[in-house]
Amino acid sequence: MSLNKYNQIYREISNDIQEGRYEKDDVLPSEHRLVETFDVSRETVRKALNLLQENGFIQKMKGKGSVVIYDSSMDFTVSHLTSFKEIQQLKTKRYTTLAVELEQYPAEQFPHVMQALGLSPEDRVWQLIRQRKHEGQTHIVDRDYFTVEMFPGLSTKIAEDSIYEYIEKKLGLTIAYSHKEITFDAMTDEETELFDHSGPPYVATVRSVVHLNDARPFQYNISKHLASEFKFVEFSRRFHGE
Amino acid sequence: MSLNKYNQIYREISNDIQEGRYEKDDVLPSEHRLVETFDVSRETVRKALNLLQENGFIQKMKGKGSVVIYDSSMDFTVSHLTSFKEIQQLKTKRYTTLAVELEQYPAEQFPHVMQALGLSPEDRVWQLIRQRKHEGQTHIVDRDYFTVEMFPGLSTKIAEDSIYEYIEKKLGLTIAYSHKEITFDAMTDEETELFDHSGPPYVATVRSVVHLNDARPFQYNISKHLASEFKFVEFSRRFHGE
DNA sequence: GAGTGGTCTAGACCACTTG
DNA sequence: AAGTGGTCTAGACCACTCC
Repeated sequence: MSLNKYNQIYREISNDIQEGRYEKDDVLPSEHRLVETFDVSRETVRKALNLLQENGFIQKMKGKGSVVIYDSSMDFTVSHLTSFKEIQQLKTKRYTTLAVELEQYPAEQFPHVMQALGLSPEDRVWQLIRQRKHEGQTHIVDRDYFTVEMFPGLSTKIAEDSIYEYIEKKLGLTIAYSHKEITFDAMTDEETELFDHSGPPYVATVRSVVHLNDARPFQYNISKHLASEFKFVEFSRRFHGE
Repeated sequence: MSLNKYNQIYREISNDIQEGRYEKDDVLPSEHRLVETFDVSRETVRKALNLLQENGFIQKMKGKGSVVIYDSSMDFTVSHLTSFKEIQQLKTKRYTTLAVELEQYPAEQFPHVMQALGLSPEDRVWQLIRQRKHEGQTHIVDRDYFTVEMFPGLSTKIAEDSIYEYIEKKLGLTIAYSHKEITFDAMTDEETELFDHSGPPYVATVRSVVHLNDARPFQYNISKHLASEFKFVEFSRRFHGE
C-alpha cells in the first residue's frame, strides 16, 4: 500500500537495483533528474535516496552522485559475505514449522519474560515452543512468549503459519522495533532432545524483545539455532555525529 | 564538529536521554515546541527526531508525540537485554592489544581478501594479527587485511592504538559502512593454542568488509572471539515499505 | 476542535567534484 | 563554471489521538 511518494520511488529504484537494471558501481540519475522523472520535489527524492542508502543499496557522494553498492549478482551466493538486509529473509532456507507446545502460564513462572514485557506476576502469558525443520533435521527451536491479554486468539494453527502476518493483518497491530542479543551456549538436556541431533551440542541463542509502534513490548523470543547451521548477516553504517 | 543544526539537536537530546533528564516513557516536547526552543524549521527538528528514532532513543507516534524508549538506567547492566548501538562500544570490556604479526603479502595468498577488496593477484596487502587480552586471557584474535597502497604507513604502534582514529584523523579518510557476518566455528589447532582456553573449543567468527565513503572497500577483518565470552547486541527497526 | 506527527513543496544557499 | 549532493526554510495539507 504505502501511498506516500518517497516510498514508491524507493521501491521502484530498489527493484531496479535488485533486478540488475542498475549494476554495482553505476551512478543513479542526479537528484535534479529524478525530480523531473518522478515529478516531485527534491526533498521527496532525497527521502527515497536516504532510504536506499540506509538499506545498503547506494552510497551518496557529495559532488559526484549516488553510486550503487549493492551487487544483485551476489543475491544467491551463500559462500561469501552476503549483502543486504531485506533480502536476508528471501534467502532463508525453507523450514517446516511444528508447534510443540502452546500453553498459558502465570508470568511469574518466567521472570525474564515478566521483566521484558513489563508484566505483573499474575498476568497470564502464552508459552509457545516451535521446532523449525529443514530436510527432516531440526535446525531451530523457538520459544515465544506473548501476553494472553494482547493476543487472546493465539492457536497452533496461527503459530505454524505466520504469527506476524496475523498480528499485523488480523489484529491490526504494527511491529516497530526490537532488541536482539546473540550468544553461544551449550545445549540443555531438553534441547538435546528437541534437536534430534548428532553434531556438537551447542546452540546460537538469539533473544529478542519485540515492540509495537506504540512502544508496548509485545513478544519475548528465544531462538536456539544449531550452532553449525547459524549465520547472521548485517549491513551497518558508521555514525558520524560528533 | 559537524556544524549542521539537526546533528546538534540530536546530540543535545540524546545526551539528555542518556543522562536521565528524560526517562523511559517520557514524552519529548512536541515538534512545534522544539521548533521554538531551537529556533529552526520543523523539517530540521524532524531530521533530529528521525535520527533519535533510528538509533533507538525514541518512538514517534502520530497524534501523540515522541516517546523515550531508551532506558538510561540499563546502561551498565550486563545481565539482561542491553539496548543501544552507540553505547555498545563504551560498555565493552577493557582489552589490551598485542600485535602478533604485521607483514606484507601478495594478495593472491588470500583469495577471499582479494575478492572482497577487489584486488589483483600481485597487489600487496598487509596481514595484521592481533590478540585482545582481558585479565591475562586472550578473548579475541583479529586478522585484518589492508591494501598497502591505501595504507602505506601502517605500523604495530598504530595497530595497538586505534587504527580507525589514524585512518580518519591522519589519513583523512572516512569510514562509511560495512558488511558483517557472524558464525560459530570449531577452533582450529592454531586457535586452540592462541586461546589458552578452558571452555568449549568454539569461536564466534565475525567477518567484515569495511568501506570508505567513496565506496572503496578498505579493510577485510576476521575477528575470532572465545565463543563463551561472545555477545552481540542489536537494535533494529522493522521496515514498513510494502 | 486542538494538538500531535507525516508528507510534500518551491526555493534558497552552501560545499564538493570535475572539467 | 557547471553539476552534484547537503542543509535549511516557511508554509501547506493531511491523518491520527484525545478530550
